[in-house]
Amino acid sequence: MEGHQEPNYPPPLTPSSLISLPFLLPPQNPLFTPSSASTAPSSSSQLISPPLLEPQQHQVLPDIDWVSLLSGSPAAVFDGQEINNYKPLVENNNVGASAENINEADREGKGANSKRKGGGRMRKPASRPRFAFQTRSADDILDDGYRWRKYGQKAVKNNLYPRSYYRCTHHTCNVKKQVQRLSKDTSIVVTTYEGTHNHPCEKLMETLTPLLKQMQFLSRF
DNA sequence: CGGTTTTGACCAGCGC
DNA sequence: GCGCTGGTCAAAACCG
Repeated sequence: MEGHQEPNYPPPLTPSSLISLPFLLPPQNPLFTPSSASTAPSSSSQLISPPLLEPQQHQVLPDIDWVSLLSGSPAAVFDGQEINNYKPLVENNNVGASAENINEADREGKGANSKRKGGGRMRKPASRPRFAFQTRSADDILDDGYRWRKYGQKAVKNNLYPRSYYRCTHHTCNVKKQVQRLSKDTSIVVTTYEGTHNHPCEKLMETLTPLLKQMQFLSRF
């Protein structure tokens, strides 16, 4: 039903806001720090495949802010390396097709256009913003600043590693993501985001709040 | 004790 | 119609 539309929360990170806050660019940007920081003393994540960077895609990815950041920031670096040679995994917001792109082995013998709507007890909405990207990382979970709760794990065909399913823990937020390590190249983790956050990025707000307070204080003089 | 993870079961879509 | 597969649920276990 198209009656409801997910409110685009005042973006926690927008290209413009980040460009105006260069200190938040990677690797300082908390959105890009490897997750499970407790176990990862040295940052080992390397973004190797952000999603499409074309203007049209921005329209259907209203809240994938750090991606927008990358597209909008010529100075974007990660782990001290420039990010280039972007190779999007998913170029649409078609729910069914993108999952197929992740597990290319899955395409074998099934037909490239095989679309699998989400099984389970709840039908998915018609179409939600969805995209995937690859990171080269020892950590399965890339800390994007939001809090996620794992709700499932599934072995997928022709892949040594299981696919993990996460949901944003914010009460009103229905964003999900899937994380899967490639069996072909075990150093690569494929993350698929689905949906739009309707709340600010907690981690970013944590970072920004004291800074903003300080700026407010200083602006009084 | 509250939040998160694990894991087996369940369900729906698709191909044959 | 049946079997396979992926996505989700939910109870139990786990953890800080």
